[in-house]
Amino acid sequence: MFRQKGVAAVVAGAVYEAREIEERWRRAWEQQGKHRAVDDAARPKYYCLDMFPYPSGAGLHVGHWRGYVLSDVWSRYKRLNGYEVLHPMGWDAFGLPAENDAIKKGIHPAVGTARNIANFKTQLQSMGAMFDWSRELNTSTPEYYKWTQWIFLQLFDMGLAYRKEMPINWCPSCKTGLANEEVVDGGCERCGTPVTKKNMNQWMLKITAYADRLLEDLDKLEWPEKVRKMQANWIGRSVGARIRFAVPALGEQIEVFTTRPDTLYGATYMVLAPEHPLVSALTTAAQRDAVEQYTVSALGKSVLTRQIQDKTKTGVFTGAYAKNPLSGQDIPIWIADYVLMDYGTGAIMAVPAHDERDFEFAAAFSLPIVQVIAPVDPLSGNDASADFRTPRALGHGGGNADADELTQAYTGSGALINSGLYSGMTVEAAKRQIVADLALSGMAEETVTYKLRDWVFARQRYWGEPIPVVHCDTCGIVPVPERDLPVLLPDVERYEPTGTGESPLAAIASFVNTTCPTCGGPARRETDTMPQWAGSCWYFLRFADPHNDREPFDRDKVNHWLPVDMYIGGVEHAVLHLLYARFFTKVLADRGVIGFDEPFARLFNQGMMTLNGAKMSKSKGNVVSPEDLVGKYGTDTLRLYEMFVGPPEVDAEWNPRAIEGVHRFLSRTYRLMMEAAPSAPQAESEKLNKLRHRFVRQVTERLESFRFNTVVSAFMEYVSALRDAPERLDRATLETLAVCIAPLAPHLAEECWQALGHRESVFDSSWPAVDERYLVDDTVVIVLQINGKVRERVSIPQGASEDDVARVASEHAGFQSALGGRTVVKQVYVPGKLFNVVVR
RNA sequence: GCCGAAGUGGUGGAAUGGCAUACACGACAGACUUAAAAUCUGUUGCCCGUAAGGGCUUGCGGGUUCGAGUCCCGCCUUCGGCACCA
Repeated sequence: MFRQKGVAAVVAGAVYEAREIEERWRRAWEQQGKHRAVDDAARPKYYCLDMFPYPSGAGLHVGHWRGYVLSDVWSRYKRLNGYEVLHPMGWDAFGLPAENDAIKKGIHPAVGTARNIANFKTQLQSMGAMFDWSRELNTSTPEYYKWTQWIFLQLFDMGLAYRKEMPINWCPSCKTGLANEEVVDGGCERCGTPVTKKNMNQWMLKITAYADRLLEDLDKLEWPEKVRKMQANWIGRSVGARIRFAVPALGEQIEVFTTRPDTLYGATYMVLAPEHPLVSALTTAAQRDAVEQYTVSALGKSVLTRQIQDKTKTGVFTGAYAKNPLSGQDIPIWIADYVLMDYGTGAIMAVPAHDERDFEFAAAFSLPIVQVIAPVDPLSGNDASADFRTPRALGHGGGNADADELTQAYTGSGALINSGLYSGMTVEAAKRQIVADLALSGMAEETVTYKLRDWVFARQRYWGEPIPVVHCDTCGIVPVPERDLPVLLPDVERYEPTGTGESPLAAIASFVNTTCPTCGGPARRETDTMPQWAGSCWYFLRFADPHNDREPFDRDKVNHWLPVDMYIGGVEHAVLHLLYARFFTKVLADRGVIGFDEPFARLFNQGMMTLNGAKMSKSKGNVVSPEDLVGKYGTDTLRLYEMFVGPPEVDAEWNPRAIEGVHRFLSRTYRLMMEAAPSAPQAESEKLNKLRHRFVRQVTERLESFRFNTVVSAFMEYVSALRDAPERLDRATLETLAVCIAPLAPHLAEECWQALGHRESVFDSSWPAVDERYLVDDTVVIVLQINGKVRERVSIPQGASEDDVARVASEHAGFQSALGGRTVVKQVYVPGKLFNVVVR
């Protein structure tokens, strides 16, 4: 099948031998180092990055290709537009799947990972992308993770890495702690196993210290609105107040967080999370059994049942009372698992009249409900609260509106009632005033709370970066000095997770036992490793200077290439990798290591590829592998199909037959080119110039706006038009076609470029400019409408006036008969488009 | 429950408020062929009609406009995210 065929030998009826063409050009590009990004090039830089893959054993399928094709088309387009493009690739190689796979198959994760990487690399190379392989990196190599550990030490030194004993998310199947972000629907992000809570002393990163900046700086980013919203929601900034309630009987105070201090008069009871530290002290003897029983059962529930599945309200009275700081009333203190220990202060003031959850709870336990906000119709100023009450008056209140029973919590705005001095104030004014008044006696202050929690940064697993600290009985926690990095992950026989809360490294005496860098005494190494996300938090920086062994990267190089101009990947990382990477970048910026504080200026999320409506995955058995398709049609066909399948940001169903159409198009293009190139005249024709400049404008616009599916149809239409053109195709026409198709089908484009007599690469040419002169026509076809309905089409001179057009219409027999002599009420003329007559 | 996205032919989809259904797949018909494949040409939204022609059509119902797939209001459906966050 492999026929050596020189370009010059190609004659009419040429067969498009994609495989042969593609292999030849791939070799040529590699030999010429065509894709190497030059650090000090004169051209402006452009950094186009893919979310680097985790090299799984399953290999890549056509869904993975989609994003990589997209970024490659964009990179090549940018290159043709005069940029020095950095388009690197590497491997996110630490992580659980490799380790689990290793345990199952008895192959060391380093070995399995190396094998997978080799496979991935072959696959990616077959794509013909302009990856700069000289910058390839692997997060699991000591050369790389040395600097991941170095960054950890910076965090530690800045007080952003700390150890804490607290209940964290625990996956019983993966036998490791998890970050909040890794819990999806109450299950482990990796394996879906319901997550439990486990009290552990481990490493945390203080990402909450950056909550405000992570939120505010979202505005600086050219990211999909959806992802910015997801991050904003995840950070969950909430402005409110801390208010302290006295418990006079015990001389204690309970602090709550609320966003509704205006409803304080309506706080008729309090609720503490079952884990709240004051629970035991508050509980009276009579209630102790019930409280303890409830606490045990609440803590025994999985996250899934407690927070997601079962929202019926349960709780127990502690027997204690607190004093409402405004009304002075004694209000009962309950515990209930609808209050979460790790948000706010773990305690709330319950205002059943104006909070849905409190309302439900009060209804379930017959607690008093006092309405303190009356809805006000913003237009009339009238009390509209009747809408929120039952129409019937209830026994105890008679006709008195204030005593009518609420059927649901009223959470809207309005004016205060039943609130002493504050009655009559608006919600907004009362929020400020009440906090300000309580602040005078130190009972409250304004505050901000976040949903975002600090990042649980330790994993009790083997295959990750060892956390570079030692524990010394004398000196406490001591960071490993920079000169001793990397702390090597020991090569061991057994790496099964222990499940005890300790990593397998704890069992390796030679690793654990060390000396304290400070006092020289005996010490123990930290045995937890970093989570999988650690390496990906800064790899985009390392690509700027990937082989530096003296520092994580050269400062000038990183400041030259970064921020990433275009970052392409799946939306599944919206609040994981993308949030973590932003956090690391800000920390390093604060540390003075880099000169920018956002890593990714622009983000694009490609849609996933589905087969039979489901996301492709090997476990579901619905993957389409690129190898067969590349073998049958060639890489350029598959690349083009990945573009043509639909809008790039939308999920697309794989259609095995539609790829034929794309291949037919490339074959036609190839034949057209090979037949026309040898004898293409220099002289240009007006008609072909018009076609050409219109085409370039269209393709450029569509590329710029990321409408790649319509870019492909523009090519199809253009090539059809060229095939139908009676005149011989001139050089400019053919060269433009070759250059424009180069980002999409680079191999075919090189082949055509050569056939046109060029010795240098098509990528050393430049994207064609549009000459506006060719975009205007002497005559234009406009439609004649009656009441907005198209009746006739007429050709008129460019720039004709409304009167001209009206005359043409009045002389048009067909149009006049359609008009049928009806009275013309109005006429509308849109130059170059239409003439609409409104009749009665 | 809250937030967001999307509903257009048999299918994937196209369309700065201005000719709805580009481009492609599929289907049908034809050319070439002994035949098939490949290639090429034509037809192809729905309904009525032999035809000429006419009517209808962008999830549903209203509205704004000379004109709405596109803008506004109210629904329905599907998908994604968050979810007892005080």
